[in-house]
Amino acid sequence: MPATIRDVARASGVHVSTVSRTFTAPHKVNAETRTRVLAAAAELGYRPNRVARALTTGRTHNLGLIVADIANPFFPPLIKAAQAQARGRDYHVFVADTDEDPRVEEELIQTLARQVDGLLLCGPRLSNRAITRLHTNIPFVVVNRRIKGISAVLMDVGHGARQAVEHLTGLGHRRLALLAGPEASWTSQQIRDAAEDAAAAQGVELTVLGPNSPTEHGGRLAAPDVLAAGVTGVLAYNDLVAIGLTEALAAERVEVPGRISVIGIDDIMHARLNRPPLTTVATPTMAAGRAAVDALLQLVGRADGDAATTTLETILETTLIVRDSTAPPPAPPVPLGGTRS
Amino acid sequence: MPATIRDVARASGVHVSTVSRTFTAPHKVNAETRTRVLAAAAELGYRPNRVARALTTGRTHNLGLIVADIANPFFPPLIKAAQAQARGRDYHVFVADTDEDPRVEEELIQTLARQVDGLLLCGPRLSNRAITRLHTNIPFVVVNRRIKGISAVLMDVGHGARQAVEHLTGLGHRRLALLAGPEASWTSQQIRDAAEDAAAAQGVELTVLGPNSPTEHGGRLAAPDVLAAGVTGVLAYNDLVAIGLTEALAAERVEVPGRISVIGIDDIMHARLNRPPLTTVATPTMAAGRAAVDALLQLVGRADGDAATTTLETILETTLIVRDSTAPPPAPPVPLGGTRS
DNA sequence: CTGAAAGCGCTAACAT
DNA sequence: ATGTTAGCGCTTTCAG
Repeated sequence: MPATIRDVARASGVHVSTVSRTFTAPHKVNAETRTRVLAAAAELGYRPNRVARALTTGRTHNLGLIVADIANPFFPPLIKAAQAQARGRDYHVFVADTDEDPRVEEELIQTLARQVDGLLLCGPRLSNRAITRLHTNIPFVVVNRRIKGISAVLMDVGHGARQAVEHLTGLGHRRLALLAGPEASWTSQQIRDAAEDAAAAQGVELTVLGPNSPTEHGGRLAAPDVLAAGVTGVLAYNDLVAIGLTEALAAERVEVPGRISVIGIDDIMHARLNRPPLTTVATPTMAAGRAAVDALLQLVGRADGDAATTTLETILETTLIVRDSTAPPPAPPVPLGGTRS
Repeated sequence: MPATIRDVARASGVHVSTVSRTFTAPHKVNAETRTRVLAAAAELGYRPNRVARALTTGRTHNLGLIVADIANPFFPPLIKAAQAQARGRDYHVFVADTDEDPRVEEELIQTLARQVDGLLLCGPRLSNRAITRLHTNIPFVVVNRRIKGISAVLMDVGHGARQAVEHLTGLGHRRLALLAGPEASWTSQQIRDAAEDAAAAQGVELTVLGPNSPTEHGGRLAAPDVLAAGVTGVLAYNDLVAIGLTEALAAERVEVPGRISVIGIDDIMHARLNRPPLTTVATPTMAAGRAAVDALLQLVGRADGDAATTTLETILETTLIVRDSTAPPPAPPVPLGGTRS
C-alpha cells in the first residue's frame, strides 16, 4: 500500500492539513516544518493521490483527447505535441480512440468528462448538435470544426484547397475532381467550398466525388469514378485517400502524374515516401496540438462561469508542398480534321 | 453540475446505498425499486462518478499504456487494439508518450500508477532494474521485453530474423549485415542472437552494424557503413530503418534489390508503400495489444497478493512477407583472366 | 431487501 | 503557522 497523507503526518509529527499545505501552498507553512514534512514524505515515498485530490478540488489535472482513429497518421504528431505541451504545465493528456464510431465517441465523452478537466475533440464524427448537448460540465476544445459557442482550433484547409486548385490550373488542367471526405467532416466541407470557389474563379470544371472513407482503402475505391469522370487532376480529402488512389491508378497502369495529377492534404510521413512523392497541402498538426492544449488550459483556468461563456478560436495556416505527383496534363488528342487555325 | 447519487436517491425516494447497489449489485435490490431508481437516474442523466468510486473501491477501471513514441507507426495499431479490447470489458486505456525519454517514462509510471488499475509498458526505455523498482503497487505487463517477475507479451522476432536470413541465403547471398536497434531494446537483442545463429548455421558472413536509432533517419545514417561492409543483403531492426536505408541507397544510385537486398521488421503500413515494396517480418501488433490487455486484466482481477506473485507470458508468432526489396545478389564480377574450367 | 453510518485520501474554510 | 472540522461522491459493512 502506498503511503498516505496520514502516514506522513504521523511520521513528521504534524497534522494532516499541514502536510496537505506543504504540497499545495508551501509558502503558507513554516520553512522548518516544511523541510521536516518533505523529509518524511521522501522517506515514505509519499506522493499525493491525484484521484483523491480531484474529489475535493474538482481538478484532476488530466486532459482528455479524443480522436477518430489513432492509426490515421495525421493524429500522432498532434497527440505528441499536445502531450508535450500539457506536460510542461503539470497536466497529463489521456488519449482515446473512437474507431470512427459516433456512439463510441459519445460514450467516451461522457465517461471521460468526469475524469478530466477538459476535453479535446479532434475531428469529431458526432453532429454539432450532439456535441453541443454533451458540452455541459467541462470545457471543450474542438480541432477542425467550427461549432457555435465552442472553442476551436482550425486549420485553414480552405486556403490550401484553393492553392491546390490554382496549382493544377496553372499547370494547364481544365477538368478536376475532388474526392470528398466523410459527410460529418467540417474539414471536408471547407475543402469542398474552397475548391468549388477556386474552380469557378478559374473557369474550370470540378467534379465532386464522394463521400469517401478517409483511408487508403477509400482512395482505392474511388479510382473507377475518377477514371469515369475523365479528369486530369484530383484533389483528395487527405493524403491517405490520395495514396490509395495512386495505388489503384498504378494497378490500372494509369500514370501519375503522366495522365492524372494527384494532390493530397496533410503532408503525413507517407506522402514523401509515396511513389510518386505526393504533392500535398501541409497542415500544421503539431502547432494545432499545442494550440488546442493552450486554449483548453486557458478555459480550465477560468472560473467555471466564465469558461462557459468564453469561446476561443485559433486559425492555423496551411502550405502547398509541390512534389512529383502533379505535372501538366497530357497533350489533348489532336481533334480529327486537324487544328483549326 | 452533474447529478450525484444523492439526487437520484432523493428523486426515487430511497437511500443512497440503495442507489449504489442498483449500479454495483443489481440483483441485491428489489426489481421494482430497481426500475424506479433506474428511471430516476435516467431522468437526471446520472452516471456514477468513476473517480469517487475509485476512492472507495480502489479500482479506477482505467488502464495506462505507455509508449516511447506514438508517432512510430508500429504503435498505433497496438494501441487501437488494446483500447478496443479493454472497452469490451468496461475499461478505458489511457495512452501516454514518453518521447523516448527514460525520465519522462519514470515520471509517467509514477503518476499513472495511482490513476489506473494496471500499466502496459510498450517497448520501455527504462532498465530492467528501474522497472522492477517501480513495479510496486499495481500490475504491469511489458510488451517486447522479458523481465524476471513481470508479465510479458513477446513477439518471436527471433524466429522472424532467422527466416529472413534463410530467405536471403536461399536467394544466394553470402555476405549479410544486420542493422541493430537501440541498446536498451530487448527486441534488438533477440534479432541479433537469432540472426547470428542462423548465419552461422548457413555458413554465411554476418556483420552487425549499430546501434542505430529506430527511425528512418537512423537507416539513412547507416547507409555508408552498409556500403563499406560490402554486403549484398541487409536485415534492419525495423521497417523505418529499412526504409531510411533504401532511401539513402537510392540517393547513391545503389539499386535495391538489384545490388543490395533489404529486409525490414514489423510490416508497418509504409512497408508496402515503399519503393520498392519492402520484404519484411510481420509482427502481430494488434494481437499483442489484445493479449497485453487480457493479461493485465487477468492480473487486475486477482487478489492483490496473488497478482504480485503471478507472472504471465505470451509469445506471438511472426511471419516473413516477401515483397520486392529482396532478390538474388548481383552476379559476381568475372575474375580477371576468365573462368578457370 | 433497505437504511444508517463510517470511511476512502485529500483539501478548504474556520478557528486558534 | 498550525490544528479542527467538514465533506467531495461513492461503496460497504452492519443493523433492522
